[in-house]
Amino acid sequence: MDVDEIAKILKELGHPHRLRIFKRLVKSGFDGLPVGVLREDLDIPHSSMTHHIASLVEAGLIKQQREGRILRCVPQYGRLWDVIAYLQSECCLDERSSAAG
Amino acid sequence: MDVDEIAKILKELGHPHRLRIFKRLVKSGFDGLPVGVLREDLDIPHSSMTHHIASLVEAGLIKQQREGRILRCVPQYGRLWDVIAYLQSECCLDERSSAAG
DNA sequence: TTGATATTACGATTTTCTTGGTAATATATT
DNA sequence: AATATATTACCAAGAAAATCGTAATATCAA
Repeated sequence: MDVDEIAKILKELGHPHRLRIFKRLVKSGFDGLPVGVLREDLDIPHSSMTHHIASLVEAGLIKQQREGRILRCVPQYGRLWDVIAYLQSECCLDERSSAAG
Repeated sequence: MDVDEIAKILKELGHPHRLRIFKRLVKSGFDGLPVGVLREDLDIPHSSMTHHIASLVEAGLIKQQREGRILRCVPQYGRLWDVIAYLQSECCLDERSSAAG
């Protein structure tokens, strides 16, 4: 993944609502949560929530799957791992390696 | 650090210019680089660069120290480590722990 | 089909970000 | 002081993001 793609994901997570949404989903486990539950938990109005969810989907951080009336949001952990891996490899000078060598 | 603080840092890194700036600084080592060098390397106009640098400073991701005419930008690794640690602890379900137990 | 529930689309407003030119400031050199 | 270099301050315009009310759609249950 290139720097622009990473920046995009970081930007998505760089909003309090969206970071809370993602965090909440992750905490809920691999099955994720319905939009409605997120909405109630985090107390964000319908239409705002929709925008935030949509941009998280757009960035590949969550996926949605319909179950009848309910639309379940499922966190895409891999996407976050990619970002963490990038930050660690591209934006960290390992203290140990430079202290030891 | 709380979720809003983390979101703020993520947002700062969530811009291609700023992510490149930070990455470039990290790659350059613990001493950082002068604004002018960053500017030339990344080909960003003076005034835009100033804005981006200022917001990186504001978020604690870099510090600046004057050396005569030159203003050196020094990356604050710890700040990034905090974010990575947060993401790992709050936004990751460890695959191993759930696969193994 | 009626009524309830879950979610999104539309639309409009406000706020925040981004950009970059030009002028100003600070430092060094002579 | 005059000149060159490095960086920021100021300002204004345009672009993008955030907000959220209301209307619409989709699904289910009876």
